[in-house]
Amino acid sequence: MDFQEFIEQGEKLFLPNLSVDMVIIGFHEGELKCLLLKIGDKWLLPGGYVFRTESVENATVRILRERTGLKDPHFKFLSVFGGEDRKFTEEWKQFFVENNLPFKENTWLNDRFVTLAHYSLVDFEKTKPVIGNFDEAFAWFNLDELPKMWMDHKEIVLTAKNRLKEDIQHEQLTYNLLPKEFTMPQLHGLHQTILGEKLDRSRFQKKMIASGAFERLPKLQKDSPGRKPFQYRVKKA
Amino acid sequence: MDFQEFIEQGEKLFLPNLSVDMVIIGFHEGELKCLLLKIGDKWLLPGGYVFRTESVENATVRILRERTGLKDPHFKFLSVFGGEDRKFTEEWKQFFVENNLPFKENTWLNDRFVTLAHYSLVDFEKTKPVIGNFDEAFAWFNLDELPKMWMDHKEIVLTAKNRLKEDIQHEQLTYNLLPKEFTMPQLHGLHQTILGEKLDRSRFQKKMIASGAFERLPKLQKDSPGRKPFQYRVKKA
DNA sequence: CCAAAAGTGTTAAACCTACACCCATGT
DNA sequence: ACATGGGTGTAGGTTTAACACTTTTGG
Repeated sequence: MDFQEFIEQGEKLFLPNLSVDMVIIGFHEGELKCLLLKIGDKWLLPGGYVFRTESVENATVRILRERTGLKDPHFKFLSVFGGEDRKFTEEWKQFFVENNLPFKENTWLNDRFVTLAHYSLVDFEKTKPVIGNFDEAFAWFNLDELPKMWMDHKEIVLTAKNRLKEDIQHEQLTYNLLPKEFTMPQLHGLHQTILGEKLDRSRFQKKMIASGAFERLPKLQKDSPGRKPFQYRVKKA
Repeated sequence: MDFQEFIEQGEKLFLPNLSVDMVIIGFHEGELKCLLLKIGDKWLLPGGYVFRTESVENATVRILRERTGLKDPHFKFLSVFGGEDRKFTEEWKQFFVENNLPFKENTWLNDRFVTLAHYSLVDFEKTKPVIGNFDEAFAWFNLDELPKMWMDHKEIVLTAKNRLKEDIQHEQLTYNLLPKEFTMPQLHGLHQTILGEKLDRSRFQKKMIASGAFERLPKLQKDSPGRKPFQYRVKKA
C-alpha cells in the first residue's frame, strides 16, 4: 500500500478512531533503547491501524513485523490511551504544509484516536528497522534521552519503561532483549540497567538459575580478559 | 437517552466499533458473584460505548456508575478483546425479532466491536444494580455457575476471575469487595474463595497486618458464637 | 464449663543478604 | 604472577510454614 492509497483508502480499510502503538525496546551497549520514527521535526512511536477484517492481535503482530523485520517478535499489551481529545491535527497539519501536500482538516488522520499501546522487547542486533509511509527516518533513542515527540507518545514510552520495571519482578521476559544464547553477566547487566540499581552478582546468578527458566550450555564463549562465562538459553517447555 | 434515541443517535454519538465491558464482581455469602444483564434468553456483561467527546476512562466510570449506583466505583483494566469477527449480529437479530422490533442487518449495533474489558470490585451490599436500555433483568451469578452468555462474554468473565487471582498476590485490592469496616476472618474467607484454596489463618492475619495497609479499629463487632474480632479499615494515605 | 471463634506464640525450614573465596584466562 | 572477570560458598538475618496454645464469648 503506497502513500496515496493509504490516505485515500484508510477510512474504508481500517477500524476508525483506533490505533495500535508499539514501544519497541532494545538493549545495546549497556543502554535501553527505543525505536522511534521521524515525521516532520518530531518523533513518534511505530504504530498503525487495525484492518476492519483483522483481529487486534493480528494487527499488532503485522505492524511489529513490518517495522522490525522480525518473524516472531515478542510483545505485551501495555495500556489504553483514550483521552477525550487525543488528536494529531496540529502535527499532521505542520507535516503536510511543510511537504507541500494538500492538507484537509477533516481527514480520518485528524480524528480522535484511542490507541492500544504495547511494548515489545527485541534483540537489538537482529532487528532491522524499516520506515513506514510517512516516516523520514528511524532511530534508536536512549530511554532517558528522548527527543521531542508527537502528542502523548513520550508519556507512552515512560509508561512502558515503568511497566518493564514491574514486569521484570514477576516474569522472566528480559531474555527477549538478548540474543538466543547469552551469559549471566549479560543478563545481570541488563537487569541492573532496567531497574536502575546495582544487584548483587552472586545472588542474581543463583536466583536466575533457580528459576529453572534457563538451561546451561556446556560451551564457553570466547572473550578477552577473565574467565569465560557459561552461555544460557531459554529452556523449551 | 431512551431506547429509540439510542439506536438512532448511537452512530453519531459514540466512537464506532469500540465498546467498554465491565466484569462487576461482588462477594456475598462466601461466594464471588458477577453482575449480569439479560437480553433475550442469554446474559451479558454490563457495558456501553464511549462518547466521541469523552475519554475512555470517563466512559468506564460513567457506565459503572449507571449500572451499580455507586459514586466512586473501583475498577481496573482487564484486557482488549478484538477478534476479527467479533459481532453480535445473531444475538441482536434474535432479540429484535422476538420483540417485534424492526431489525436491520447493517445497524451500527451489528458492527464488529473491539471491547475494552475491565473488572470492578464492589461491595455487594452497597451495590444497587440498574438495568439499561435493552435489558430485561439483572442478576448476580456465582462465578462458577455462569448462564448462557452472549458471544465471548463468558470468556471475559473467566479472564477476570483468573486475573483477580493473580492481582491479589501483588496488590491489596480485595478490600473493595468488603464493607468499609471489616474483620480479618472476613478478609481471610474472601481470599480463600478467590484463590480456591485454604490459607493458614494465623499466617494470613499476620501477613495482612504486616502489610501495613490496614488500621485496626479498637471496636469489636457484635456477633454470636465465639470471640469478637477486631475490625479493620484501609489506612488512608 | 465447654465448644467455637479469634488472636498470638513457637519452632524449623526456606530464603535473602552481603560478602568472601576460589577458578580460569589474557597480558 | 597478577589483574580481571566469572562462579560458588558461607554466616547471619529475615521470612515462611505448620501447628500449638491462649483468650473471649454464647449457650
